[in-house]
Amino acid sequence: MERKKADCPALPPGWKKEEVIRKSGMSAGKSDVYYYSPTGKKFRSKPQLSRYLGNSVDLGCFDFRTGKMMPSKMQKNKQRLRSDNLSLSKGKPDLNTALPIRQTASIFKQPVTKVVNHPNNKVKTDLQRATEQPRQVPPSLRVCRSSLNDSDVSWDGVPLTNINLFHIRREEKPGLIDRPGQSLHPALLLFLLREQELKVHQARRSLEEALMADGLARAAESRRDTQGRAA
Amino acid sequence: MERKKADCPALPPGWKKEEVIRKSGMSAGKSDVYYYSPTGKKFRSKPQLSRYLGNSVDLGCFDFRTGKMMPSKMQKNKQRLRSDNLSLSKGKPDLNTALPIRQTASIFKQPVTKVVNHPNNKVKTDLQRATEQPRQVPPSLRVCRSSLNDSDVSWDGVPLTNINLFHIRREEKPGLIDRPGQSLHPALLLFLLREQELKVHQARRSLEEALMADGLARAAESRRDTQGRAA
DNA sequence: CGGAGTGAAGTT
DNA sequence: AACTTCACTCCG
Repeated sequence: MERKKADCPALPPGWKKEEVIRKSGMSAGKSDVYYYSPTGKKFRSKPQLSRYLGNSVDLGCFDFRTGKMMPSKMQKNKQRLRSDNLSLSKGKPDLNTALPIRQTASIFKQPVTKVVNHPNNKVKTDLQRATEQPRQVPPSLRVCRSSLNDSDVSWDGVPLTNINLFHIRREEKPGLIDRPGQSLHPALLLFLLREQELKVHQARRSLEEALMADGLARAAESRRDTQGRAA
Repeated sequence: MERKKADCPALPPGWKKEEVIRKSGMSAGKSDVYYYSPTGKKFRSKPQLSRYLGNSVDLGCFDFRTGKMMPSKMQKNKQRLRSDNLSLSKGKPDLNTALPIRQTASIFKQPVTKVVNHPNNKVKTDLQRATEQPRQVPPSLRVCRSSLNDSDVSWDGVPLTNINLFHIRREEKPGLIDRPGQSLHPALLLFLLREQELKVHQARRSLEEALMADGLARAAESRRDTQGRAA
């Protein structure tokens, strides 16, 4: 709800608090809280703040999100990070002799590039480079791309959006061949699918909010909604 | 301490299991178990996994922590008791999204009717009639209905489909008023949203299947799999 | 803004 | 009390 820096009474004079609402993505609607020291230094978390203030201020009861002291909120003493005798304490012996190795192996490079889009307009993309590589696209992996419209994603120079992933057919195991089928890169499919999921996710949260606002929470329930209950 | 992803025989091919030891905090030494679908999606609990796999796999006897089937562990149907408490007491409305459950039926009376659809045909866009109905629709609950086209859903005799739920706006708390806004029944929104979720769900599974068939599951992983281990 | 890592409420 | 599930923090 907050959008600008405000004084924070729980902290020494001169400290400001700011709350920024996230606008998109899975966490749309959630917010981030920041603090600013009198000199303008920005703090993004309680540990960071605590580190800076040192012993001069006890943040034990300080609630970072609200910016207020919460007497109820006692600090729990954390176990120190001991990676030493953990495996000994109980349970199974540690057979795993893990020697870290680096297997920088992304099988495909980065065939898909997300292009930040203005809320409502088209963006030019160049995925070509990523895709130039000789076809690694399995011929059997196909998808119907019917609704091709606005573009904020492109592949191989071709704008691709609103590709109707939902027309993917699961008929034959060996592959997805859709009539007007067109071969697409697996990574692209994943990307588009993820976008859809995001949208659904957001829609769901919007709906929740709306129902709450209208006091219709109960209306949404699929159960016996009338079980006489006296106040 | 296990730290690497391993195949999980109890699940369909391509699924991986990972166990991660907590290294700090109060719960240091405890471990978390994660599963990864063939496309790389991460699962953090049995309910989440179950929701995703739907009816295709019976997780009744599946022990999430060990990753094995435990015959002894008879399934005690504890299907969603939690949502009851939550929605009634204080939380958000229960837009219960669980897939395995067939609850397409009567959220309200029967405001929504599913109709088998032709893959592609157009429908005349007149929602008005549906909207003139005696108002149970809260004036604040609105949604932009832009892309109204093919119809495989009807409401009160009026074909409704592809209503763009995703244009729901979350700007003001009091309600969702979209410019070209048109009031819709909450139950309808819920229904449509659920359909979208289902489609995404199906699409993802199709994709997984296809990728597996092509032996490209790993190629699909977009995350930095830069960390590995020695043998 | 994402997501691994942790806290803590809810379950058994 | 211990475990499971999920929300949240914190930092890249």
